[in-house]
Amino acid sequence: MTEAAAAELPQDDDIGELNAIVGFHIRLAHGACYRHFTETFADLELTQKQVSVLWLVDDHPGMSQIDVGTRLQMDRATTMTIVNRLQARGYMRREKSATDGRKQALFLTPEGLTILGHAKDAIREHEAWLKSRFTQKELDTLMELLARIHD
Amino acid sequence: MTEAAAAELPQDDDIGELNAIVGFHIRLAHGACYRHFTETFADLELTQKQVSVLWLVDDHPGMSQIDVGTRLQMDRATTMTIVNRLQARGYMRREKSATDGRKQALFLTPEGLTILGHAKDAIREHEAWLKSRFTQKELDTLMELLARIHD
DNA sequence: GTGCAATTGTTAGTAGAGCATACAATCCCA
DNA sequence: TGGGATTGTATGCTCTACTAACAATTGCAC
Repeated sequence: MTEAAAAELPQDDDIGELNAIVGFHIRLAHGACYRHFTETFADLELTQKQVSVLWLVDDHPGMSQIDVGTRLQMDRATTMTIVNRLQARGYMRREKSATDGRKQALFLTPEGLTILGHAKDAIREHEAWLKSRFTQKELDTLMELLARIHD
Repeated sequence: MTEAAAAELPQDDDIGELNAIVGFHIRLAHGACYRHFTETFADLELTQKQVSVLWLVDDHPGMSQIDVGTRLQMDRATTMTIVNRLQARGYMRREKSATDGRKQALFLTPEGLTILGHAKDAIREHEAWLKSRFTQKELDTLMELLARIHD
């Protein structure tokens, strides 16, 4: 079969050598996850990052922006824009840290707590979609392997 | 320890319940990959998507944009912007398909072939960084599990 | 064969995420 | 006490992704 003929008879999943690239599979998996997440959260109008920040600040009231960024692997500027957005929507407030004047202590507002509750429901749904294709043992393996990449 | 005290004594990797969320680990792993990729490709000024498209079109000369998008899981509009960029930089050309007037056949220019060669070198470096933390068996497992998410 | 629906490419607009840079306030340590 | 480091902030840029609308083309139903 000539190359031209091959181009005329495509198989949707034929990505050739790219299939052997680990990073490529990580990117595709992330994309699939991202799309499903966005659908699941369409009503709440929250992104993955926004939920992560709400969740983390709820777990650690009063934490600083730099802390949030470090734990979620974002730089200061990116963290800023996310906190700004959450604050503008009334889900979060900043308060000058009592112990370190450079820091802003972050807290959820009551509205933030409410939306986080809804978000956790949606997360459960999203995670169920993701987990449905794995056994618990496979999930443990997957998370352990992924952790080696981002740690 | 009070919550306030906890906030004052943060452990960088303490992300609480978030740690149990599969999607969260996928996102962090993707982010780590993305950052290393960007560093590795700083000289070439190519993104993951751009390299994927170059690679795919080199494998399948004359393929259509919709095909590229389908295989890389991008919509038409996103594919457009990436092809536009690659074409503007002289790495790719469009040609009206002989068999379907709606389609554009995509081809690499000689410059595109050259840069793809450099890109593949950089990919090898990037993949080596990624693979260094796994055995071959673990890599096979990881790719198989990731494929279940994006297929 | 003709007409209508689907496909493909294109354009324009919006939004989020990420990064670099610069600056001010604050903190910490020598 | 002074200088370097840390933290937050502001600005601007790029890339990715999505929607909606439109035109050209194709292919199927009739």
